[in-house]
Amino acid sequence: MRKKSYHHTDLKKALFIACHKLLKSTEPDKISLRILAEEIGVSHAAIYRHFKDREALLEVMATYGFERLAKAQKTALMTEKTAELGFLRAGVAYILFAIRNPFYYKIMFLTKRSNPSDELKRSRLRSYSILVNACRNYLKEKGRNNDPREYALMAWSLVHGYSNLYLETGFPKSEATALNRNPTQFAEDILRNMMF
Amino acid sequence: MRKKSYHHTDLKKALFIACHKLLKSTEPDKISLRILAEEIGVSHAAIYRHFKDREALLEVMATYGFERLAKAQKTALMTEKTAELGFLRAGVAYILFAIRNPFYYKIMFLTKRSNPSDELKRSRLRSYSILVNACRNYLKEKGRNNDPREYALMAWSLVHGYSNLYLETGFPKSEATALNRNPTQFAEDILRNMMF
DNA sequence: AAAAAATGTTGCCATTGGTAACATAGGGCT
DNA sequence: AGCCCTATGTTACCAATGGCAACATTTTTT
Repeated sequence: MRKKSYHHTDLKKALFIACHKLLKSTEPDKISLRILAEEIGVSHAAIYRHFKDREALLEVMATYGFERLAKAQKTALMTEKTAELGFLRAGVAYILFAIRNPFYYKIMFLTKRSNPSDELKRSRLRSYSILVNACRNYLKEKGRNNDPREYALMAWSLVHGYSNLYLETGFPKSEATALNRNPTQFAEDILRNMMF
Repeated sequence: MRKKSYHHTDLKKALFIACHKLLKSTEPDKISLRILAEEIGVSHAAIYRHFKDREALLEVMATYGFERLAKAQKTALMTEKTAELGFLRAGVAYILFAIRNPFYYKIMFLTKRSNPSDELKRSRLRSYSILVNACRNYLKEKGRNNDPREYALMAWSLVHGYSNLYLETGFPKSEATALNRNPTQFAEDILRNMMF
């Protein structure tokens, strides 16, 4: 291979991409800056020119994760005809995202972010407000007068808890198979049940 | 202070207690074996005579956490007269446990246990079967014919998700205060709503 | 009492995140 | 063009950590 120029053209982006790849197979707290640097072919200290510290890099990844999640939910909401179905599909999309991107999901939620950046907070809020909106529409469609924020929190808790249990304990999966059901379908039924 | 004898009488227990104390104020992955050893006044390598590795110690703590949680839930279930109320109180007890013992809770759930010991798995299952039973009673009392296991998983997801969101994002708390509600009361209402 | 097993200790290692001091490239300015 | 400044990389170091091996000291067993 030809000699690398002293300056990487866009190390920040390269780091992002490398980390993105690594997150497909690596637990968040096993992500090592040094390995990342090595993979790119750069000294480990170079990273600190682009990210204040490890946490800063992970935060960027988390923010990106929230963007992807929000997109998936929006798609689900817009695809379905009724607010009810859309709401249901969005919940399923949430769970599917967690199951299909376990390490991203963990970075987004399960790693204590002592001082989350404003951007991360914003992207979380964005995700949440999508949900609140969906709830509002759904409740309106059904002619209910529950507080959409309370309802949203309930819905979020449900899908979030299901996802976590799935990732951390494997319980939902084993229960689903014990009951001869497909885990995703199982989750959908649970969601449907919740929609009182 | 007087000179310590070469042999600690019960280092295993001492480690457990020290870790227990530390878990009141320390994030699970900040728990350091060396600091623990120092606190007890023993060399760090001594630990490995009693626990295979760091993970083994944390697992013991997690198991203990599940025992405490199970006890709290049992108490809640037995205190109330109706199955419905008991079920509700048990859910609230779950959330309260998480809020009051955040680091224990994280050790129980949020730290990937690649190879959970049989004992840990058993204590998890015990906790779960308490819940399934409560659901069965509740559904029977109400004359419903939902599958208690599916219902239990839904209930668990809900309280687990709420707890996690509370610990990791602080959202439930801020939403509750935004709506002028007490977080615990808020959670209780959410649970009540779920009980379709 | 001697041998064996259990329990602690010291010393070492690799890995990791992070910092400081130095090196080099590139962009603007004159 | 040549010069300076800044951005970006590099090497060398540090402290903390989990873990292992070799050695030391008790305690238990025979």
